[in-house]
Amino acid sequence: MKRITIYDVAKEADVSLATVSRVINDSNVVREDTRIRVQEAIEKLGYKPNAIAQGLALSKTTTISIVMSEKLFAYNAKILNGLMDVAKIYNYNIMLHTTSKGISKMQDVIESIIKSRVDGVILFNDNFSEEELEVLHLYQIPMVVVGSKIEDKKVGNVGNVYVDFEKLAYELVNEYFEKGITDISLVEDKLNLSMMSQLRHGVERAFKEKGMEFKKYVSYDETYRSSYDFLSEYFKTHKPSELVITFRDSQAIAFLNACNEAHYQIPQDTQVISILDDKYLRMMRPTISSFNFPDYDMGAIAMRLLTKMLVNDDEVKDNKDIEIGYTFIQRQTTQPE
Amino acid sequence: MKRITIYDVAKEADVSLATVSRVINDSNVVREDTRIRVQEAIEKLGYKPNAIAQGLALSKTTTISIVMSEKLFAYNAKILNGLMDVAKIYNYNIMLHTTSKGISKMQDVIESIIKSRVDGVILFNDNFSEEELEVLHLYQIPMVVVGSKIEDKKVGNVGNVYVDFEKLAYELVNEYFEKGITDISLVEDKLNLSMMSQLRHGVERAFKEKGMEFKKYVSYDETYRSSYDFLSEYFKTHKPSELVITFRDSQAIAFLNACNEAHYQIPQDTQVISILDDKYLRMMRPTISSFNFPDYDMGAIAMRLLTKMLVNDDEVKDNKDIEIGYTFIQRQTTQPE
DNA sequence: TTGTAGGCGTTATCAG
DNA sequence: CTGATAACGCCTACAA
Repeated sequence: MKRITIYDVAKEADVSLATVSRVINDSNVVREDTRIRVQEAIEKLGYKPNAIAQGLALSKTTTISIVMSEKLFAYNAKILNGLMDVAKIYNYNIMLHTTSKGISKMQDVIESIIKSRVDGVILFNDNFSEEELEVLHLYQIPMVVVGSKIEDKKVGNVGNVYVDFEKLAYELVNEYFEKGITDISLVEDKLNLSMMSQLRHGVERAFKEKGMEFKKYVSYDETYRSSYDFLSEYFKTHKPSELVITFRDSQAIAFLNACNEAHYQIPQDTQVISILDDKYLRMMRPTISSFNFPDYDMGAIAMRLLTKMLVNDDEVKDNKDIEIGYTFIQRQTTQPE
Repeated sequence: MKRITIYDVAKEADVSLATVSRVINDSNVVREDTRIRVQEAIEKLGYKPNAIAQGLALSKTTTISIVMSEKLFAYNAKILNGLMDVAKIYNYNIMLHTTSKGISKMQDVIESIIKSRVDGVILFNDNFSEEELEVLHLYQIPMVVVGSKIEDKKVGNVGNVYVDFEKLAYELVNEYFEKGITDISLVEDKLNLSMMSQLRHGVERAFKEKGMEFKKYVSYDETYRSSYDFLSEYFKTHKPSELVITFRDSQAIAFLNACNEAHYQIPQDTQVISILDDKYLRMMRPTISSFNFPDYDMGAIAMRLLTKMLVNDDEVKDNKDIEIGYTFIQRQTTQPE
């Protein structure tokens, strides 16, 4: 089947291609009967406008790039759902780019984004540097960063939809200070060092204000298996902290299992909080306390912001930083009020 | 910054645009010194070829569409990783399309795929009908279906990289028959009904061959919470089957927790297997038996197959069906040999 | 080895 | 309301 074009339709309907173009684009200056004639020709031939040609003619691709690190795919599924749904509503196509250590560096991704002439970019705040943002900005590509706060915002004109992890950690630690608990550990998650660093800063700030120094930033290998092994060994000679804060479910679970085997009682001997929520936390025994973020909404809001920037940047000029709230979910690994 | 084009580069390097095009595309018929001159002009101006224009000129977009249902995002992360990595190697861009009940129907997705003039499509076998495949085929878009077997392959020229779930279920059930266990339940997973139906057929075939009828196809609401509630209630009046097969981790975990609360011993009173593996199965106590599939490889193989089809379809003409193996992983919820 | 010109499929601007 | 025609940015014979 020969690729059929606007010319074929024009010939079939016995009009010029300009008229066909008009009915495709819902231009209302076309007479009803010729519109129908054209529609029928389109139907008959199975014509579908070539988005590439449209893109070239309009200098607008109606596609948006999403960039995220490959490892975080499973975790960011809901944010992605939010992004996709809103993109769909506004009729944008999505180009997906992943970064991973070995295969694709951020630089290559940026290269292909620029070449693709996408209308805008959504970046997950986990894998790029300010310099890379600047390149995108140089090519005037509207972008919004989703997830956490952009630390050191040099580049203008970039949206940011984020959870303030620094504040979250700060407030959380202070609450425990009030309960008289100061032996607190924060477990590193290597998958998202930018969020980790913000959490760490929050904890440090809280300690500092009380005239103490925060020393228990714990870092070990990223897999569940090795976390578990490490902790099992560790507990032979050490006691767990009074409060252990992890970023992800798997780390909290590793801690739980290791405690169980070492016969530490939760939440009596030690309390655990996973910052990020996940359905598995509810399935564990004991169920694990965490924070609830509106992931899906975060994605939806980010995409909506971007679409607004694309349509009329001035309108959102001063509203490009949107903070997302969160709530603590008390489950069985922490002492209730 | 004005969008700079191939003309700008040509002028800067004092050559014709044809020459610039040649150095961009590594045509080897260009003299070394002019190549260098052009390269420098490209550098200096920060020129990036417009992929849209290239696509139009070549009738080739070097992008591939991936279609999957929104709900399965988190679960298919590894397959997606495999797909993305290989796509990257062959320099294909990825367009991501998701289907979800409310917002985007498969039909719309197909529409936008055709308009985008992508070079090929990867479909997860979970959300389309044969008719929809036919539309794609009508527009001559090469495609490969990944995940499970295409049941009733009417359309030609489509690749299929799959796990044979029918066989898996059949063999699994037969093994338990040999151990004298015939009280077997299969728990439905609504997220992927096509795979469920294949599993079911396998179980039914095994039963039928022994002159029995399979009656315990269990179906309840899809969330963990409701599974758990259902089972807790159920166990007040019923005993669990000797063997319970679930598709996903969360269903197995729900069963585990409900058994625990009803004081049924695993694997003495009842054994559990989750077909799909997931790291959480290892974190549970007891750890849950499952099957191991090379997810990442499946994605990688599927994408490689598609790229081959794009380059030279004849070469792979008779090798478009690729079955992926699996192995059983014995953990604590089943009796060892 | 390099340049010229036609074509890829649409949209938009002008006339009519 | 409709029809030519010039972009849009690049590739590729064909010529030089």
